[in-house]
Amino acid sequence: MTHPSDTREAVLERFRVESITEGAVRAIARKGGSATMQDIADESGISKGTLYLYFKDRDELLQHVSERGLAQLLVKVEEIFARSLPFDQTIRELVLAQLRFFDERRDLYRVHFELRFPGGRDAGLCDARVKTPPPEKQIYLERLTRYFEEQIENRADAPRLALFFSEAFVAFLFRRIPETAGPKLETDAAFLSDLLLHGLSGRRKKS
Amino acid sequence: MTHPSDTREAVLERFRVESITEGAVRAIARKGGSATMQDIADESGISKGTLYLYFKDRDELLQHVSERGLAQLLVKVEEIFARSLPFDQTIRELVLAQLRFFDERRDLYRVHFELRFPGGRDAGLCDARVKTPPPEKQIYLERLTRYFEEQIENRADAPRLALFFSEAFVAFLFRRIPETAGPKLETDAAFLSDLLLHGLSGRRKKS
DNA sequence: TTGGTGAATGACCGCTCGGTCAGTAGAATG
DNA sequence: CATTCTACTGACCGAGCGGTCATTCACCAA
Repeated sequence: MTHPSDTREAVLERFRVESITEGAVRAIARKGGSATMQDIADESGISKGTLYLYFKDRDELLQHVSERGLAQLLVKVEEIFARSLPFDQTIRELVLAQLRFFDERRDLYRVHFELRFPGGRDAGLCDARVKTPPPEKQIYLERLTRYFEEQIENRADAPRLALFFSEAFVAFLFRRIPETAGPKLETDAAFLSDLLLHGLSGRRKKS
Repeated sequence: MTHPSDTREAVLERFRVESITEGAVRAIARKGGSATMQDIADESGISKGTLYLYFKDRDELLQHVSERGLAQLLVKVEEIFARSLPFDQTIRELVLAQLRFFDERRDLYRVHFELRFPGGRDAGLCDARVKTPPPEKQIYLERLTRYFEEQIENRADAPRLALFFSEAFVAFLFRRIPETAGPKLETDAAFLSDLLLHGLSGRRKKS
């Protein structure tokens, strides 16, 4: 009852933070990574100034949005692992989940992407671009790595595999944007899963 | 002798365009995709106004830079095809070439990337983001597609394969940035080639 | 030496955007 | 009802950007 996070103010605060975050997601979905603080305020139904009552600056807000998204993905991945399917099936499910997740929020990922490699006004000096990866992303990568370590012969390859797995599809997804009537997501997922599992060699011409 | 491209003015113009382009590449390498017109001017050793004598606006300049880069990559790829190596070897060479190419000019690719998915001030409306891909990129993709059509059983997969091939490594490369003492590029290339050629299945634990 | 030409310049403009803060409205209190 | 308190507002500010254009200046022919 007296727990600090149960006070009236804390509850209201969390509600506000949450609704701003959702507004930001919508704004980004509309305008892409260049969504303005004003855009986010409009979409959240509050005024720009209020944003700064709950977030120090634009960077902190976007960081929050990005991490929240990754946390959601992590949940889905954890569900898949919990099912203890055979390896091949697990990979297929992971690919599908990841593809679907990013497909639903391409623009969100764009933000995520831009946060890591600023290139924006905050890029500053040449090597100031080196940022520590956001903690949520770190956790996500570690989870994937752990699975691969269990399943793959050479443990040393696991981190690289996890990395490839978590990042490689993104560019592919971006490509889906212009194609209004592109291939179905499930088709792409099956294609990628096959490619990942069995490689190109099996697809050579018989000739 | 009287060929239009041989006149004194034309030669000078081409020289200027070339030196501006190189300046832009350097500026982008320093500041990332957010390099200012002033940055580019400084790096080119000329004044900002002069840029507009040779390029209509910022977009046209960056377009030029991007296309020039892709043209260079296309040359390298063409060289590999010309060697008529066996399939596996060709793939390995392609992966290595592409990885090396983008590794040397990550920031350049960043521009390329941002041009396709503006997200910047020019993003405008929600669906204004749909841009026709730059012609050079189109040519590059078509060339890859052609090769896969020749080599792969199912011709219909070729375009998707080309797409994956041309885009998937990029995210992977970006990840190399923070790791100052990361794995050698050749190691990554070998890893990716193996993964692409033979897939994950062969890497399962024997258990 | 001088006058003419056009390439190059950089101060300037309009505009956008992140961030601030004096002011307001409306609930809570007595 | 008067007073206090505070979450909220939006007009405002300064910085930084892309793009322009009157001016300057290097060069060359006469």
